[in-house]
This record gives sequence, C-alpha cells and structure tokens, in this order.
Amino acid sequence: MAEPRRRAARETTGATRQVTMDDVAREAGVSVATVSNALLGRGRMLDSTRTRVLGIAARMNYTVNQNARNLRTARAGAIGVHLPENKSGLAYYMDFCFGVVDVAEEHSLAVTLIPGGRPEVALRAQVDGFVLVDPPVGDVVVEAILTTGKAVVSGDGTPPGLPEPSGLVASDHRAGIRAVLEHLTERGARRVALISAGRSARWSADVEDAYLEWSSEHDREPIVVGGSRLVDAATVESLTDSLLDGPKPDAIVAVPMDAAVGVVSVARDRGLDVGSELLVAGYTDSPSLSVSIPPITAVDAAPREFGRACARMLVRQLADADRPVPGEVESFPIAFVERASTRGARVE
Amino acid sequence: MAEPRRRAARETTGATRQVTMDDVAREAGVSVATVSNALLGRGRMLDSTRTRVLGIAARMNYTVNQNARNLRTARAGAIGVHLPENKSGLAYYMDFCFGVVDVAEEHSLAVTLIPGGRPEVALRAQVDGFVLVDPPVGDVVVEAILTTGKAVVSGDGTPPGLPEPSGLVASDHRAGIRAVLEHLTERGARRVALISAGRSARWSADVEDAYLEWSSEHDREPIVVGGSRLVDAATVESLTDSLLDGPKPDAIVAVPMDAAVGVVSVARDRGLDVGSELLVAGYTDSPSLSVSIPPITAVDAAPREFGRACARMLVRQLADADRPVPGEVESFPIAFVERASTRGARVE
DNA sequence: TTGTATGCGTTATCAA
DNA sequence: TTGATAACGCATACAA
Repeated sequence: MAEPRRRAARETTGATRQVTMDDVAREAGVSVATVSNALLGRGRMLDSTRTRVLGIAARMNYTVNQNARNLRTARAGAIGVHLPENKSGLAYYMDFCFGVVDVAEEHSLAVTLIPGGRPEVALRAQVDGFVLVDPPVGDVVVEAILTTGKAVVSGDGTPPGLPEPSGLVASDHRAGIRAVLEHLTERGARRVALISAGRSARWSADVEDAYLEWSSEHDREPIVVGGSRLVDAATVESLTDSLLDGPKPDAIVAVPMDAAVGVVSVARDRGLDVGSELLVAGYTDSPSLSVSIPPITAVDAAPREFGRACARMLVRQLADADRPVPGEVESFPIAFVERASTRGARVE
Repeated sequence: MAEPRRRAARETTGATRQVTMDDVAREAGVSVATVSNALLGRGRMLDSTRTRVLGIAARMNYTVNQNARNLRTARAGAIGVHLPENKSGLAYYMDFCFGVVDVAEEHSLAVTLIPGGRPEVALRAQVDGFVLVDPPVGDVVVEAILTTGKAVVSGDGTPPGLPEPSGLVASDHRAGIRAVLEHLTERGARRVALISAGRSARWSADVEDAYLEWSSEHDREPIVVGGSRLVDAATVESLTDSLLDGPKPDAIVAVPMDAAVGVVSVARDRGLDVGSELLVAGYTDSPSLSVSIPPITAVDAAPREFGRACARMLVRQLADADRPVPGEVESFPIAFVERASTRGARVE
C-alpha cells in the first residue's frame, strides 16, 4: 500500500532515489537484517551469502544513509573542529584541519567547523566530540567546548582553569626549539636571540621556557624581546633594530608566525649577509618562509600529521564508549627544515 | 512497554539524554505534532499555544535532532566545500571556508570538507550541494563534484569542458588588477611589469588579460614574466633579476601568492628603495605581505565575505527546490589595501 | 543461518 | 485548532 505511493511520489521529481538496504535486500532475495549484518560484518551467516550481498550492494552503488544510521545508533556522526582566530596562523590550521578530515573520512565521520565568537553554537553542535588546536587563553568557545562533557582532544595544551580535555596530543615544542638552538650553535652562532611569541599560548610559553633553560645550561646570556603572537611589520622592524643596535647577536630565532621574514628584511637592509653574518630561523614553518630570500630555516610542525594524530585519538576514545577516560596524553614529534638562512660558514 | 525500557537503558549510562519533542510535548501537554508545527512556524494554532510551546522548548534546552530531521526530510543537511590543494593559498581558502560556515550555520547546515585526490569521496559525500573556490584545471575532485548533478556554486569560474555549475560567484579580478595599475600610475609609475601566475586558473588568466588590455589602452609596452601559481624563492629571485636587469620597470606587480615578498627582498638587495624608486604590489593579500618590510600593497579579495556570498547563493538554490536552475551568475567586488610599498613620491 | 518486528526523533497527512 | 499515526533508512533483539 505504502509502497506504490512512495514510488509514485519519487518518480515525479527528477532526482534519482538513493539506493537503500531494502533495494539491495530485494535484489539479493534476503532480508534487510541480513544485508545490514553483511555490510557491518556482524552476525553469523554463510560466507557465500555475505559475499553475494556485498557484491550486489556494490554493483547497485549502495551507500549507507548516514542520517539514518546515526539516528538509529544515537550518534551525531560528526566531530567538531575549533581553530584559533589567529589570522596569521591560518595556513597551519588549515593543514591541521585536513589532517582531521583524513582520519574522520576513514571512519565515516563528518567534520564540522566550529566558528569562533559564539559559544552557543559550540554548545548546540551535533557532534560526538571535538578536536581543538592551540586553544588560546580566554577563548570563550574553547571554554564552552570543554564544558560540554563530550570527548575533547586538544592539539597542544588547554588553558588552565578549565575542565581538562579527555585527550591531549602535545607537540614537543621544547625539543623543537632546542633542535633549532643546537643547529645554530653547530653553525657557529654564539649569541642567539629570541623574538618571543609570548606566553598567551601554551606552546609559545614552552618555547620561551626551553630557550631560557637551554641558555642557562649552556652558559649563554638569554636575549629575549617581543611577546605577542601577532606582529606587524613595524613591530618586527623595531624589535630587530633593538637587537641589532645592542651587543649584536649572531643569530635570531623569530617565533611569531612569519616574523622571520621581517627580520631578514631588516638585516639585509643593514648590509648583513643573512646566512653567514647573521643566522635567522623562524619557528613554525609557513610558505612565506620558503619564499623569502634567502629561504628561512624553521621547525616543521607537520600540521597535517598533527591533525591526524589528534583525530585518531578522538576516534579511539569515541569507540571506547564510556570507559573512564583518563586524560590520555600523547607526544608528537616535530621535524626541522634547514634552509639557506642558517647555512653558516661563519668564522669568529 | 518500550518506554520504561528505554529510560532504564539510558539511565545506566552517564550521558544526559538529549531532550526530544516527546519531552517537550509531554511537558506542554500537547502532541508532538503541535510541538513540531510550533517550532517550524507552520500550521494554524493559537498564538498562545505557540508561544507557550516555544517557551517550554527553550526552557528545556530543546534542540532539534538534525539526523532525525534530515532523515525525515530526505536531505543530507550539509554542504560540501572543496578547496584547491595549492599550499600557498591556504590562508585565503581557510578564510573563505569560514565564510561558508557563517551562512551554513545560519541555516542549520553542516559544512563538510571534501579533501582532494579521491574523487570517490566526493561522489559519495552526503551533502545537499557543493561550494568550490578557484577550481583548478584538471582537478579530478572538481570534475567529480560537477558531475554529481547536485547544486554546485563556484567561487570563480570552473574549468572548461566540464558540466557548468548551477551558480557562479565571480570576483571581479579584471577590475582588481586595473585598480592596482591605476594606483601605480597615479603614484608615478610609467613602466609596470607583471609577474604572472599563469593561465591555469581562471582568475589568474583574467588578471593577465586585463593587464594586457590596460597596457594597450594606455599605450604602454606590456612586460610579463613568470606563469606559475606556485613559486619558490629561487624562481622569484630569477624573475625579479630578469626584470631589473633589462630596461628597468619602475613598478612590479607580483601575482603569485606571497611572491611580492621575494621581489621586495631582491630589490632592496640591489639598493633600490622600495616604495619610491621601485613600487611593488602583490595581488592577493596575505599576512606575510603586511609583515614584510616595507608592507606591501595588495588587492584584498575579502575571502570570508566571498565565501559567504557563495554559500548564500547555494542555500538559495537549495531552497528553490527543483526550479530549473539557470546557471546563475553574480559578481563580487574586490577591495584594495594600500601600503608603504607603493607610497610613491617618485619623481622622473 | 536467516527473517520479523520495533524504535531512533522528525515531519506530514490525515481525521477529529 | 489540535492529535494520532505513518513513514524516513537503518540496527538489533528475538523468533524461526
């Protein structure tokens, strides 16, 4: 009764109706339950039945209706990703995001971008869990996300004073900056200055701390200027000037995104040969560092792989149902891209 | 019978059950149908009933279960966004993406990122329509998307030889480059060279064409070098050298993303004062242009607003059901950011 | 080993 | 003006 009516209704629209389990079941001469079980690899059934059903489903171009499946299994079928508003880091975060998409896709999960500014959007988002990256102090959306009670995996530490995330994937920024410092030393640098990105994000605080530790370990006088994650040209210029006007460092590590580009400009302007007279390294790699002249050495935070790692942890937690999640922590290694700006060949 | 069982099952898990229409209906003493109608603003009912139901729903923190709604209304409840793989444009595309998210959110639509490389993912994506941006020639995923038969709005033109998208929002790049050229002329430039991004994307071909037109209109000899959207430092360097070694231009417009940074480096290296002796402009704005020294003038393509415009058109098309969509076209204006690299004060 | 039947939360079609 | 009730496509407990 209902059958012909439905058919008729569909026929009128031009859209080709999606193939459903019913269709597959009818074609295969089995019940929907069997189709479902075959597809999910559940239940016991003749191997011949299973392969036959699978074959027919594939041939008919069947795809599961995620909305129906999610409704039935009481899941949202999506994970939310929240990125910092920080304009100058967008390329990095975009890559991160696609890393999340990579593994979400493998698990038939959609990725929903959670915009900044309106916490209520995050609270109502129909997602099974969240992935954060570089959650900034004072971000209201981050706070909302952490109070939902849903699973949250954070790429790098969350601000203090908020509920802990259920998972943490921490880039080893301390190791990253140390690698840069070792490299510079090896290339002849004796006085390495740091243009810091401040302490407002966990990672940049870590970088600063590790720099200070390293300096004292190696009996070097630390030289730190700056302290903001976002810098404009004028700021970079004056910071660099202040460094080069004082007792001149022979290497500068510029942590704020793309700041190293400005440092190089100023140095060259002063007639310094960047790469030999003055070594310059950025921290987080970005396309403009490789396009600068000379190309600038930087740490490669491997954002896409980082996103993958975060998403993998979240997916694992979601699968592990309501097992008491114990603030899982995982460390993520970061690599190093050597370019001409630290080629060295410096002689004292 | 089923009722107590469900309750019991839920109680055992710690998760607080989502409030459903049933709950609201029970609380309000009406039927689910009435709740649904009240929420959707449909059907005729006493205003008093409607406001009462709405109030109760709000108080109970009711949110519609999108999966159930989508299942019932036979929609996917999401729109897919596909971005070019082009690494160096990521910041721009990210912004674009958030523009799409902005308007999707207003319409309770999720945004699904469609990764590159695997067309089958695009074909099976459960989305009601797609938004593309700068679709590159030869992108297999773009091709797949355009052949799904679903609504597709493209931000800037799609490659020839493929099905036309149902909608097109076109940035007026011809006007953009002309604005740059007028500006440079006004600041004293007489010989303006172009480092082109080639013809592989519609927009960059438009830019090149408009430059040539403008040159002939103003009786200027066109000077065009380059032709690739992605450039590394060495390429930029050699292109700039070739320009500055010949009959010297007094202004250079560098179209590939961030290439202007390299141009400035080379010019300064040669002792040229960028901003007076040589004017330099980028095309698409990016953070590294504003951080360069001197900061570089560029066209501001307003990516977020651009994304909004595309998404708005798509949402409109989706609402207009199966009305014959007539390859809608809309023009999108682009703005202009003047910075020190073209300050001028040049005297012949 | 397979099929039947039920419900997930909504919307839509009736009837009241 | 409102209320029962039947789908939507799928997963699953239970019967066969």
